[in-house]
Amino acid sequence: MKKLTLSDYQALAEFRYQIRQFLHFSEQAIKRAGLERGQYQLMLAIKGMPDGVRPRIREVASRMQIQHHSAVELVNRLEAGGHVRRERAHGDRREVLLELTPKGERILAELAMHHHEQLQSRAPTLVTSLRRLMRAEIKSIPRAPVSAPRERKRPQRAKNNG
Amino acid sequence: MKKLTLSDYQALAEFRYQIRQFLHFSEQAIKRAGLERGQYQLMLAIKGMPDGVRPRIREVASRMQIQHHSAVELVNRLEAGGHVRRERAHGDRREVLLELTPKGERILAELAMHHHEQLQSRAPTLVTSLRRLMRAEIKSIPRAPVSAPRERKRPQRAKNNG
DNA sequence: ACCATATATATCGCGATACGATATACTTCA
DNA sequence: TGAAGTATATCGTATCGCGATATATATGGT
Repeated sequence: MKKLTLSDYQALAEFRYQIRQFLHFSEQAIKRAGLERGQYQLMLAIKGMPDGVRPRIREVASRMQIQHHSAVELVNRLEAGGHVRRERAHGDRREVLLELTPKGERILAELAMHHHEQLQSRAPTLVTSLRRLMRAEIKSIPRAPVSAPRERKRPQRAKNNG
Repeated sequence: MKKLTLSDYQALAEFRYQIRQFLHFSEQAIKRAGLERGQYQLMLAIKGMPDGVRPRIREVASRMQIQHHSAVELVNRLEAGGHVRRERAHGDRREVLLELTPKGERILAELAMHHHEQLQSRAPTLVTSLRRLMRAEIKSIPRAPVSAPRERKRPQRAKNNG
């Protein structure tokens, strides 16, 4: 069994950090739009569904890698917010087809555009992180370009009263 | 304001799908190891902390892009499970330094290795998704046509299942 | 020394998420 | 008609991450 080097751990941590940065931005933008993470993704899954696939609960659940009843709950909240409509399929009346309301379309368009822009700027860094993970062996750490965690002023003065 | 094409939506959805696939795998592996997503990431953040940075609550919170008290709760659960130990700093006694227990080290090593392998195989696909997002097919849009009356809903419905 | 202020960590209650278990509605097949 | 399968829905629960708030320690001004 292989053993990871410290650099491997750092590469993994760095990749997580990149992902979380993106997801963090995403979360903020989504919240500002009055939605939640899962709700945006479900709407995006409806909109970005491959051609010819009907947007049923099961399909979006599969695209989102979640159980169908988790998707049901997301749709409940989305429908309550007026972002998505349910419609019974005519053929198989067990099926529920999903469709974005005009309001949903509008909000998704806005959000998706921000995400697209954000990814355009983040993609190179993400690719770099991935390339580092792809390398079997790593030479050196490129001096973590992670945003400095707000190094606060630290006088480091020896306290002389105790 | 730019407008996304259907292909853009699909590229975004595809990227989300890739990410969720990885996170889904991750979640499963982590659960099998008796941990939760956030707990693994916090352990990884401790282990992969850049050299010279003390693993305080605030540091890992910053690395994870979460509020410090969210990190506190994660540490509570990790400590209860015997994966992480708290230790008061000697210099500044407000600080809590975190360290992995031997059990934590063992579990993290196992998990990180699986993640590393998984990423090695997924990275190329992820890079492809990212490259597709990076292609900015901006049809110039040299300048907004001044006479253009407030972009109406376009009759050519780009509905996914249409 | 005293107190105001800043910092580091912790606690509480909440909504969203996603799950397992289970229920209901509809379809298909025997 | 009934049994089995499929699609969706409901219920209870744990984790996550947050805002609001509390406690402990450190630092600076007077």
